[in-house]
Amino acid sequence: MWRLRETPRRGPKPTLALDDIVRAAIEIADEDKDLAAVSMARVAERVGNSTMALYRHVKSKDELLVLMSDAALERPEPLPADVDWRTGLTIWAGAVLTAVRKHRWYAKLPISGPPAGPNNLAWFDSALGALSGTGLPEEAKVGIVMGLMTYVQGEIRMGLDLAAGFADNPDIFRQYGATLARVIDPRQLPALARVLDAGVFDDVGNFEQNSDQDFDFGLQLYLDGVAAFIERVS
Amino acid sequence: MWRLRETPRRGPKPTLALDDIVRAAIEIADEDKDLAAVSMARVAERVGNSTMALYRHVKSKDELLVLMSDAALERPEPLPADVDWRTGLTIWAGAVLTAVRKHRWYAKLPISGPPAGPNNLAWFDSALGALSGTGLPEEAKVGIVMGLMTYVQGEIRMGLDLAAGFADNPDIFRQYGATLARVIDPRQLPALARVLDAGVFDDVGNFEQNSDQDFDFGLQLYLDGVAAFIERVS
DNA sequence: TCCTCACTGCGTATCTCATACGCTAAATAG
DNA sequence: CTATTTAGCGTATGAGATACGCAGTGAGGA
Repeated sequence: MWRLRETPRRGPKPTLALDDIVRAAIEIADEDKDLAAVSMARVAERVGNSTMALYRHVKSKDELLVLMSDAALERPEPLPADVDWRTGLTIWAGAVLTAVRKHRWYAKLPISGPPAGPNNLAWFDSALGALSGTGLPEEAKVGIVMGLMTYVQGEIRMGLDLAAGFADNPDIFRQYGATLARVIDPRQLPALARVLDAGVFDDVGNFEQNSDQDFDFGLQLYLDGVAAFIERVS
Repeated sequence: MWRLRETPRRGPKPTLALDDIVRAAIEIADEDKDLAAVSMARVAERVGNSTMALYRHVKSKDELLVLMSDAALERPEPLPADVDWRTGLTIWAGAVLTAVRKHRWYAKLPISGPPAGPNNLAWFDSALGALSGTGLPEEAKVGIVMGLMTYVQGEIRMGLDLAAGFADNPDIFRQYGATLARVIDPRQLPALARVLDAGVFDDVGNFEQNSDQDFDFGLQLYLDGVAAFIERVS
């Protein structure tokens, strides 16, 4: 991942590069829109080598998945320099979603550890940079950005997968409200029954749009909190 | 999931109940602390039936996983009736984490769709109930709770998995800051370099505690935003 | 110049899994 | 009493990850 491998002196030149493997794996997942389509055999076929040759570059399939998770995020666009922190973070959050939405399988990746790949760290840096004008202590910046990442990560996991589900079978979502109404006992779940009565789930037709609106609503609430925090501290 | 099956008249009595299957699967995952340990064969063995017998009760392993994801969340404790919305939601979020932490594999589950199982809905209702005294329109309550769920979901995905990784190999985390410092170019990632300089990542020793603090910090920011919103609307 | 050995690619084999198919036996409706 | 529905299961298949060891390569050292 960090290309730390000291150049080996002896032996045949590798005909295969790690980057090619990872790229091939990503292409397969993209084409099939399915992480399960990525098998070692298929990746090997795509790069034109045997299955076992891959294991000279990757310890296991899990390691390949980790590499994919970093490589799938391209480098972030630099944020415009002249915007305030709030605009910056809003743009940032949108950019993350845009980047991840190019790879629907992203949400299905098992999580590995703290943000560690070069691309992940670049995004981390980008978000921190948006806060550089605030004069907050570094620790507070990290806390704010971690919270934001947590929220975005949740959206990736829930929203992205829901969108995939919706694309597969929109009817289930259209009937969501009606189905719930049939199943729910208003005495046991009164608050939810009230929501259903108010018809909040009746219009789930334009799903993507709704999802984006919900995301933005929550995001702005969070940023309101951040604004109040900055006010309080300074 | 909803026990909608109309009682069948003919045929031998089932010796096996869906609940037992799901419970067995959860126990296996708990004992091995590993979702991958759940194989159809192993579940079958545990309930004392053959592998294929399970398929009379679940259509596929994926369906079993969905059932596990609902069953693993027990019913929420009812929130104390006399607390304000903010305390209620704080308790709620902590309770979700506590419930999920009993099953570390939870974060690894593939996501299936909108909250649909009975237990999931009960949690949904519980959070909505915390907002019932605010007089907000139902739609706003849903938006607020969805945002909160998104944040909590993100914490489950990131925090829970990190905690598992930390338990496996604390040293990697202890060296996190030092490792980053070695790998990062301050000219390319200046904001991150500044954070490292400030030593924010130097003391990751007490990981669980840190993680909880970060979660709470972000949560309170979000709730500050909600408070401002309620103020603005009423 | 030639030998050595670290290193790459790969063929084969093994082991684990999910699951399709079809048979048998149970129990109830008519 | 018989037809029909349904539960459990044995067998088989096919996919997939990966351990193991062989064979060829080519730079460093003699």
